[in-house]
Amino acid sequence: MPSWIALVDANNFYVSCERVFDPRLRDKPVVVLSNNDGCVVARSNEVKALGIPMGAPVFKLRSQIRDHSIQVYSSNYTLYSDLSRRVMQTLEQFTPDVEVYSIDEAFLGLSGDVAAIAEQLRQTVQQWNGIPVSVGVAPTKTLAKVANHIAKKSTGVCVLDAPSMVLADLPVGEIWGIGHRLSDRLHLQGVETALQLRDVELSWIRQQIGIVGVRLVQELRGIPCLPLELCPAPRKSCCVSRSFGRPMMAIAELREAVATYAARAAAKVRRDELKAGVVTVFITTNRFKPDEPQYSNSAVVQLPQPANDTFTLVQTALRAVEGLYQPGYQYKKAGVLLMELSPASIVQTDLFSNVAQQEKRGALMRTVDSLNRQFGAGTVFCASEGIRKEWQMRLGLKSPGFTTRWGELPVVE
DNA sequence: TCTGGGGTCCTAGGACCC
DNA sequence: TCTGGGGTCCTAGGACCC
Repeated sequence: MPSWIALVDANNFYVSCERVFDPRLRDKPVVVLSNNDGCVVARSNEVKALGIPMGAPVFKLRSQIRDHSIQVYSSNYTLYSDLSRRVMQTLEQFTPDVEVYSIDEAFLGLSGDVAAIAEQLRQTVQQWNGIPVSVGVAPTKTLAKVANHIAKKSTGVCVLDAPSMVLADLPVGEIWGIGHRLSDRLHLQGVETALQLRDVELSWIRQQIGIVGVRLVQELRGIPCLPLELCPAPRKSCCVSRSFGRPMMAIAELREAVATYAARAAAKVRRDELKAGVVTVFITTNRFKPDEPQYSNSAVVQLPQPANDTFTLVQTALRAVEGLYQPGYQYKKAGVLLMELSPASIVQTDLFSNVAQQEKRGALMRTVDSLNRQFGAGTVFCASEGIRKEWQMRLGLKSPGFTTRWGELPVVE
């Protein structure tokens, strides 16, 4: 009967992943950049010590990168996802009650000698996967987050059973679920610490920030309101969007990008055994350049029947982008959203549907997916996605696909 | 500060119905 | 011209998370 919740959170996860396959990076300052090499999304402790904040735009850091020999990497999500999966499998050795919360975090239900178990978890993940993690244990998820915060700053493990002193030292804005807007509002009302928030009247918080606030306060009091989600609800939407490596003016390039994103989204929903009922496409200019003419627009298309095959979704998205396109603008970003997702197993037909053709197409998609899984993404694709993709985002500093591409396996000499 | 992509949940307000 | 109450559904926008 688990009565404790542990939050296992990897330390500097993306940086730690890079270090697994390049031990020379240990003890050196390392950052990993966002898509398009725009800003910093992961920092090693050495970089944090230099005072470089999360989200810092990389072009502003040129001199610091040079002066401190910071090692800079583009995001290698294929690598990070693969290592994440392995870490989660390790956690499942300890308990079946694992909620994978994000790529680098999981909530676990625990009971018994939780301090000992937490320490064992930490050591095992380090040993089996080479990833350092911190473990925070408490009666609720919100308090487990707080405990993890402390664990990260100390020995890597923290069990929090009487948290008053800790909460008194915690600024309200650092609580999980309080962003900068709510933080500002609470400050205006004189609530500055987590302890003060814990001890407010429920009716007051209900009126201030609604039901979400009530749950949060209860969680701080040790009363669980956010249960472990052991069977995650199927997702409701799927979005693939990217900024381009450079602005684009021509419809031809925009078509390639949108086709690429639609194909990628289609593969994602097929992997999750879902189909989409609605396709939304959006395009936009660079809103950070207010001097340039701005245009952004989106189109929503209801499909006659839910679909997940690349051809249907790419064709739909292409028709949509042709309707949206206005010449004369410098486009910077586009995206494809698949919505009204439903289980692929439910087959809906109407008078005009060609069941035999749908089945053939399903078989073709399974083959395409299996080839792309085996030989790497992009092995088989639609011609409309383009071949050279000169508009593609910059990822100039990406490490190899150490664990997912045969040609990029690490070589021990 | 202007920097990425991908999600979720909640609320308010409008349209519409009886 | 003003006057009631109650309900549902949908959408847009706000807020948060990693």
